[in-house]
Amino acid sequence: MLDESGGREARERRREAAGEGDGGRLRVVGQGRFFRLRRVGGLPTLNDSMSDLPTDISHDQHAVRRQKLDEMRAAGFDPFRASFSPTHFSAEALKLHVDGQDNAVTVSVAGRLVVIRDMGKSQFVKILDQQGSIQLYVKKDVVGDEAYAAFKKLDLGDFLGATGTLFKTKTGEVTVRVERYTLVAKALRPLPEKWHGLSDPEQVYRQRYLDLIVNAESRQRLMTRSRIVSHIRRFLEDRQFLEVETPVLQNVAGGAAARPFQTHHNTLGVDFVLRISLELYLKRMLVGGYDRVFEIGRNFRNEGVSRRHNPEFTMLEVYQAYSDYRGMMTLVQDLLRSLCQNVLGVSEIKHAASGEVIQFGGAWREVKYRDLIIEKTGDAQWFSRTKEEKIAGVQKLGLFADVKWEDFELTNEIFGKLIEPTLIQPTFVTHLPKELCPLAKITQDDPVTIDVFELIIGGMEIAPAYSEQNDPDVQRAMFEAQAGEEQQKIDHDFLLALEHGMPPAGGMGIGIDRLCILLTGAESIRDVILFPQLRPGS
RNA sequence: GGGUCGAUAGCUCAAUGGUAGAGCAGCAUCCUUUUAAGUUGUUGGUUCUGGGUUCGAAUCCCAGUCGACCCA
Repeated sequence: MLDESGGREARERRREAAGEGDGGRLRVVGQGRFFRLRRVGGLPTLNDSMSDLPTDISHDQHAVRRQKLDEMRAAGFDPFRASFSPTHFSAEALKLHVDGQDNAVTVSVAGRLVVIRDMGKSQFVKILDQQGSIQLYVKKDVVGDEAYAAFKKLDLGDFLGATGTLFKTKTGEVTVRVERYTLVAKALRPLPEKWHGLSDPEQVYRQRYLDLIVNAESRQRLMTRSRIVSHIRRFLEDRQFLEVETPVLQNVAGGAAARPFQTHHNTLGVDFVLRISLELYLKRMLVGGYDRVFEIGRNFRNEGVSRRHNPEFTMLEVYQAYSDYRGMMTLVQDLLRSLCQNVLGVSEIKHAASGEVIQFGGAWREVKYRDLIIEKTGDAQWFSRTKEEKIAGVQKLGLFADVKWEDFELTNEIFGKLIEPTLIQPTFVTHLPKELCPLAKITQDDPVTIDVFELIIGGMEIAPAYSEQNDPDVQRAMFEAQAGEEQQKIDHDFLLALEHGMPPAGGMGIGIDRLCILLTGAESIRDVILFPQLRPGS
């Protein structure tokens, strides 16, 4: 502390010696809500006590802003108690201007101050709102001396409301000629750099609000996500699907194979797990007579974090009675085309990683899992090979093969590592081995496969869909076979529901985060999740 | 969990064992149509943390924290 003060003192002395002394305190001058600051007083002598030393805070933006706030309050104006009613968002306001008719329309707009271009007795500034930014022109002789002086004290990041008429500047930008304005919130911390924005990934994720303020690309991408989710709801509601909400806290985490998060209910004195899928409760809705249901909700899987995985992620699951996996094909094609057209305004998108153009029009490729495997291994007899031969085959393709793996896992390693990443164009992979999912109907003329598809686009699983298993006895047998020694993980309540009768149905899950990666060209799941999971920071 | 890379001013980045700098932001100054506005001057550092090597460490070594990428 003493060293710091000493350093400050020494600096003041140096400045004084250089004839630049200006250590006077800031004092509020003037009355009313607008005020100005004027430097008064001179440098202290070295004999002044420490507590009387003026503290040079000019380098400390937080302190400077706090001081401005204190002075405003001392002058009788508290920005945090002020309010303002905008009449338009920025983009709406800009549309109101008619070429050649300057100052014909009056608007009130509000937002965060993000650009200041001060020209002495007038300034151009920009404020940012949900729709983007709009330029304000503030002239001393229009707003008056006091208000103008106060305007000069504003900082980047402050929120203000302004009222004025629209005109076009000589460089062609529609701008509000401000007649009056109000500061409605003070920003005590500075914004990141205006040109490069915020690029430290850690800060982008931890302080997403800063990223959204200064990085237009992030703002746009995450807004697109919001529109995608909104459009999905509208699309499904138009087809008479009902949105429902099912439990996140569950006794048994079913519907997928994944490690759940565990939690505890204090007053009930029982442990719960967080859901890993929506499936089993939505099917209970089919039993209950809701023929078309969907849920867009958060799932939680206690697994690794990567470019493609976040511990909590958003799934759409949709179930339609009297449909099947083929019905889901039509539904998902219509949905993705609708999203492209209505949200993105395009009919094709560029795959970020490969640069390939993904075509959503026309008939999508449909191919059997078995055929893809045979093609990749070059072995028509692959599925009748022994486990040892499969291990050798997997290794021959340059992959790791664990001797503990089952046959279908060895085969699926080839699919996951060597086939899936190459499927860039929308591809329905059908007739998956029945071991891969216990919740689908067995194919009638091929009892080793199931009536499902896996939709792959851009090398990513986007949507699995099934003809849902509704035979309670077959379902129980498949659960038991899958659970192996962990029979306690079987959801018996769900099986009880099935025994009451569930209509035949098609069901589908779409990973919303991955869909957003695909549709926005993001590189990582973290770029389409507002607050991705990170270790606690310091 | 393993490997590689990274962390320097509020932000974006320099400084390859020898006095830690720049741009933006801030502070002060001039400027009433600017577009990363411009002008003149200027403040600001726990170089992620803790050890070690060295006459001397942002820089080399060890450990840790956090992050990115790749792998499992």
